[in-house]
Amino acid sequence: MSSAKGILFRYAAVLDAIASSPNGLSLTETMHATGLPRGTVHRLLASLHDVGYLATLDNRKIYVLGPRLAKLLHLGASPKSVDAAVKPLLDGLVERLGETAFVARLSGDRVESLATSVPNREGQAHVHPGRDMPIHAAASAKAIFAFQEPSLIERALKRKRIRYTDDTRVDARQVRDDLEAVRRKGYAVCSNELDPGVLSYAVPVNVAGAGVLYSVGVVGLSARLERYEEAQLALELRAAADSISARLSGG
Amino acid sequence: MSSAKGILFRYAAVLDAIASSPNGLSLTETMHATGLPRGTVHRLLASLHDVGYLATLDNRKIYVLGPRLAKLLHLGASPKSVDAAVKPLLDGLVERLGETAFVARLSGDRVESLATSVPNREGQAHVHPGRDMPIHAAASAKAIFAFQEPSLIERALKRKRIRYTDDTRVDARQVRDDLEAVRRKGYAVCSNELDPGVLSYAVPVNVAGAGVLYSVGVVGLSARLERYEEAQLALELRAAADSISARLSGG
DNA sequence: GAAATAGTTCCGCTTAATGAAACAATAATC
DNA sequence: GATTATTGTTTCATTAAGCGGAACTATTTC
Repeated sequence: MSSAKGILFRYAAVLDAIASSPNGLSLTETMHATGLPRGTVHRLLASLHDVGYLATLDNRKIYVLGPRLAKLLHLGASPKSVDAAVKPLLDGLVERLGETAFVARLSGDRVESLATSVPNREGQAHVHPGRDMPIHAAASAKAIFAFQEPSLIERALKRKRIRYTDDTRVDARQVRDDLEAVRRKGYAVCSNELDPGVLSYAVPVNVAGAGVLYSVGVVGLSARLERYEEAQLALELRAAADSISARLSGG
Repeated sequence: MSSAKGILFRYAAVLDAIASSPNGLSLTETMHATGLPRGTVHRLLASLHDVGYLATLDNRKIYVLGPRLAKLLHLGASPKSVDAAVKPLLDGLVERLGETAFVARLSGDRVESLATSVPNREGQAHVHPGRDMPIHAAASAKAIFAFQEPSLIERALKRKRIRYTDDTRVDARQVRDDLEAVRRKGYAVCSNELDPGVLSYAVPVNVAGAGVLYSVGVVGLSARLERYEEAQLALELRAAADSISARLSGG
């Protein structure tokens, strides 16, 4: 109504109108909801659609909130809330596998551990929440980076890569190969690359239309984790990932 | 980079940059992240802050995603994902109270039931997910509307109000009085107003900086639900509401 | 307290938003 | 299936607003 300041207020008004109508709005409905003239609404909707803040339902002219907004909020969400949302699932994994389970999230051009669940027999976790997971030596990071834009991967590769153990693969080409392998297999493995004697698996978590923003995995002493078949672990983790995806998106 | 289309692309770029930096960005950091000139970034940040899409951390000049974005997503989120997030909590309530528990959400100028959990001895729920909860005869709706802008309340009151039972209060003034009572007490009660012989309680759920968007409550046959003290139920529900709030926001 | 860095304001230039109106495409009605 | 009503798209002269370099102020650093 009182459209005094900038264009953003109009965009925001349109987004508000559409957000509060779960079934979407047509151009004319948006027009009535906002009180803006026809031509204007048409242009605003088109722009919002172009940047991905709106999507069209089916292929009709009905507009709903777009995937890019969801992505914004996932990336911006506080670790606490994500932790709360995935904790029960991680606990389930721990119970079934008897190993530490974790969820990591993409954060700019880094990946950080967000939540972990530790078997109670164990004193210390190998993955503390908040820890920065390096692209070249952490399954959690590989599972995420493998499905990012090449430009983002390259930005991540710009950073110094520490040789944590003798098995750490620091060469950029090797890392790119690893990511390719992850894409092919659908999950990532890190053996003795970050912490000595530690093995870890991770699978990507796809969020609605926003792509891969999280990963979920397990980590533990190689000697113990090796008792599982890779395929079996991958299956377990994939199920967990789907569940997380459903919980965080709107499956 | 390739800023060809409209201003929205720039706004979106700024939001992206800030979203992917969980600790927020200063003006100059945003400048570097987006490649935009100083004066421009200053203006963009100011506009985004004005509409509520950005907030300043503490009172420094560090920008993070603002509450209005969260509100957008909560209103736009699919019922499914919310259902998944609150289901365990509702189950807990059902277990403790032995009565049907539900969560409702504001949706435009209506309130709709989103998720329910039913005690297994019971065949049918009184509140089916998706059901439209009328402002004048449902505790779930009153708990939410009581804390909305007056203009929204008036819009909701524009709609026809059906007299479901002899106890249904259809007069607009009565409804406004009811809402005032809810604000005072902090919870809403509906006795025999929507479904005959049915009693229900609901408390508002506050989301981060976005206000009251949900309510959580219980519903059951008056004869049975009356065994509880109002104060006790209110306490139980309040605890549940706080828990939901924490789960959905980032408390 | 000097120097460097970060944030704000100014202002002429330019571009893009504006919205009424004409036009096109659907949907509704007879 | 022809007519009417409704909804979506395009156009265009007018106008407002975004633009960003540069000057300026506040803050931090040394």
